[in-house]
Amino acid sequence: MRKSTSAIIAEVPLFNGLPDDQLDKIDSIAVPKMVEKGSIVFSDGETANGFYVVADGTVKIYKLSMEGKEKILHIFGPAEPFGEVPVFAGANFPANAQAVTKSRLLFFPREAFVRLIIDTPSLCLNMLAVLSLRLRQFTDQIENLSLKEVPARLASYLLSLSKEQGIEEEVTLPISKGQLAGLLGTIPETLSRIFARMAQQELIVVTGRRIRLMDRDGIEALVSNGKLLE
Amino acid sequence: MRKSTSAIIAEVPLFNGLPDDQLDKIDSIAVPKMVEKGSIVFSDGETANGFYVVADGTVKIYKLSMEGKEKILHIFGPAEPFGEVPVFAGANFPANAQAVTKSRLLFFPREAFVRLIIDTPSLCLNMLAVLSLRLRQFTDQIENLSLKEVPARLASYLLSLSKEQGIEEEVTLPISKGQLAGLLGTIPETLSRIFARMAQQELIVVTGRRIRLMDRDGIEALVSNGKLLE
DNA sequence: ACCGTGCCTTGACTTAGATCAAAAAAGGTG
DNA sequence: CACCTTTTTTGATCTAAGTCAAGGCACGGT
Repeated sequence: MRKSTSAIIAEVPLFNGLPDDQLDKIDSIAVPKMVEKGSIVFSDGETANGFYVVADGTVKIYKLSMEGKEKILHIFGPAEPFGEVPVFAGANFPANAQAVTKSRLLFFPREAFVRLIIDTPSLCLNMLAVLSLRLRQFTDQIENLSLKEVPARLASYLLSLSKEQGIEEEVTLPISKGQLAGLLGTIPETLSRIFARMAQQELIVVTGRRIRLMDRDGIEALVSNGKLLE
Repeated sequence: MRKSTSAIIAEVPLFNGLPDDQLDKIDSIAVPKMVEKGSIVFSDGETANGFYVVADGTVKIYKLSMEGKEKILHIFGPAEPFGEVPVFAGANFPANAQAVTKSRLLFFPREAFVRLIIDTPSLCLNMLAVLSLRLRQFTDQIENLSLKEVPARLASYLLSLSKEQGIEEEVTLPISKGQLAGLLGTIPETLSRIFARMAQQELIVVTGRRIRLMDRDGIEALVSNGKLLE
């Protein structure tokens, strides 16, 4: 049974703590939109006139190099907003967005949303919190990309997944390994080799998208010292 | 002649368009702070109870690797705010801040500032714009780090400097070449070699911190196709 | 002018990871 | 279940950039 628009809105952290009448207003400006797997939600540089919230499904935000290599910036799932940057600064999207699976989105037109924010201080603070959190994540990504090598990035990703999924011993990749390579700033071949090496060192056991964390301490050590034996 | 606190506040883009009485309130919560060259303003992970605005001088925001390598995230000059993230999400600073030169800062205590934001919608929108702009810059940095190689990053930095300084033919590096290496996500040796190659290809002429842009089209081509001949 | 300390450059070498090519698994569909 | 597509793995090779080690340069202080 599919949730109603208003039921989804009530679950979005961005709208947490708002009085019911404000939630109703938000509901009234939301425009539902279904997108098929693989369809482009928006493209880098395109003029934006609003932002989105994922109701169902998964959306990836990414940049493309000249040669077509893909760097994934975010993977967003239910209740997560995306594409908010051009609502507040600049007029165009800073990256591409594509549906990873068939998804239901809510679109919030810029003008109406800004009006709403202006007379809802707590919505404004929520939005500031969302953007601040993103900045934190980006700070980590930049740190990982320029200060750590791929094994450490993968290890740190696995640990964050395990935290997020609330399971100590095993995690399930939410995306394909090819996509994961793009998220970690590398390519599938390299990622595959590193999975193999981590398995050989008995840090993990890989079964498709299931990763069993055999040696949590070892994985943590890998995050900090970065060295993975051959 | 040194500007007064209130004169500085009036020039900060974050406070643009605010009525005078609001500017006075901002002035009243600002705490001036002098820092010597090289002194640490805050450290990664430290609990934050407010953010800063540069009044005079230059401050760098950076991350350190285990081995001591430094990745600079931002270089901030007069009228630019920094350290705002923990005001709105999380409790601690996500990176380090150090004065590059002797600097005068204004400190804004979190609680008082949040109160101010709550009843000043346009201040809130300004802050949203600041954070959104940062996200845009970080998006570019991530793109550069994972999708482009060092020559393209340097070329794109030089072009952005020329735009910022409003001079077509020549730019002046605002930081040492060693620091620039940290900003571009590389090391001084590599940066030095690439400067040499760009000079040899007659794209630029380097004289200390002065870089003369001899072949703007060539530099732009380097940004997009990334290839720099030996 | 001299000398040091920090900054920058150059050279020889090593290495992580990308590229190219192809085989092997895994999945979905009729 | 056989077929076709997509994903993943493996192997061989290449290259951008990091490391290590010296020199050279330049600026500020005595």
